[in-house]
Amino acid sequence: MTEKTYHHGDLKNALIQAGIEILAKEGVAGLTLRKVARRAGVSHSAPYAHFPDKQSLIAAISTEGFNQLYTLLDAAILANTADPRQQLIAGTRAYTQFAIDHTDTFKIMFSSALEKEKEYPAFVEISQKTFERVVDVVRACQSAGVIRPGSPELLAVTIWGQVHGIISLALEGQIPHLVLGEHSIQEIVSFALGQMLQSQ
Amino acid sequence: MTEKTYHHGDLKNALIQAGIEILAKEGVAGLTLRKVARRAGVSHSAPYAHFPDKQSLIAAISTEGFNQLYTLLDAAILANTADPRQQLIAGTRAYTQFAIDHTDTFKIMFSSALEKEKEYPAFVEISQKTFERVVDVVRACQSAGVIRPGSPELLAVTIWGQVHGIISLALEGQIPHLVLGEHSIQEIVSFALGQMLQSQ
DNA sequence: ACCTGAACACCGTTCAAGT
DNA sequence: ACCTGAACACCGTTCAAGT
Repeated sequence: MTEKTYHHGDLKNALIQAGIEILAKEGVAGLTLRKVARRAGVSHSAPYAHFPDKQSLIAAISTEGFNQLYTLLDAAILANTADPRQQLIAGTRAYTQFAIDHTDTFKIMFSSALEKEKEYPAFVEISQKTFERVVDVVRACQSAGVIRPGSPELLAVTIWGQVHGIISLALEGQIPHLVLGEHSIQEIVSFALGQMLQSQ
Repeated sequence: MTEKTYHHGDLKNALIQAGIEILAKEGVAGLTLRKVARRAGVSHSAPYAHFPDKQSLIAAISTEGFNQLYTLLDAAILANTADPRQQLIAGTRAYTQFAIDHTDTFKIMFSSALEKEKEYPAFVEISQKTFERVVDVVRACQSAGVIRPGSPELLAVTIWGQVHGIISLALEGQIPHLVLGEHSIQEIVSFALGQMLQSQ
């Protein structure tokens, strides 16, 4: 069967993977179209056969990152179907761990590096799907009396925002040593989440 | 008296101002050392007499942004000395409004654009000073029974993180239309803050 | 001390050309 | 359809030179 045309059967995905690897090793500032092409073993103009511009590659990398995040989140939620409160706690832990393990992918997913995310349907879709998953858990928590009544979407934004904000501040080195010296990021996030849940 | 040597008496500050203006007009992606120099009316290598590299200019711009933010925050707090709860609400509103009014300055202050913030003492100082101001208000709220007892630093991280996270998600277009269609950012932040305060 | 202009390595993007 | 290589405009940074 057709082994490979030039270098890959699927250069598009090879480029996305190369991008994620560069992100992990050299950070956001090191992510260059030409480097990505080099790492994938093609000329610097080859990527343009698959992505109209650098923004599009970043969108594809972010989308892949969101897919991984969704998978982890979903697994954490499914592992705790008996207890909505535990679903929220485990989901939050998974989200936080993803940010710690894939710092620069996380940063690029939520950084202004991607300027017009609305132009990338796959990105919008998985990001909405992820949010919906959070809303589901919030609803379950409300039914169980763990979260107060009210718009589950608004409450989800509130909870997601808090978790996301603490992680962001931590990744940017904005959390004072006084606090980070005594608590891990996971502990701080967990403490914050605890505050939002009904105490009984 | 010495009017000006070449172009300015103070090219350093002129460059910082030019940077902030470019940020406001062209966004983070448009911020280029060469553009900053052009706007300040000097050659593209002139900035190197005042900043060792682009990172340093970004640090200076971020520091200036933090100074402005601190001023607004401080004013909001001082305008409500009688009521700690109102201090927190007004401070949060000022923080949020700064992010809305100076989106790209805000982004660069907290984005990974500044990679080694610890290397810039002025930046670290004003950022710590800002955090301390929040801690002060949290303490006052605790004394007034508006915030539960516990480490004021940890609680400050929690509150700041939530406000910061909601703003960040909003600026990145990550808050679903379903929610943003019904509430302004100020309303969402205000709702979230209300959740964190004791209801009496 | 402060600024200029040429130079270098690197980048994103385009395009004619090859298979 | 997929890829290459030359070309262009732009960038960050360096450095010898000017005042």
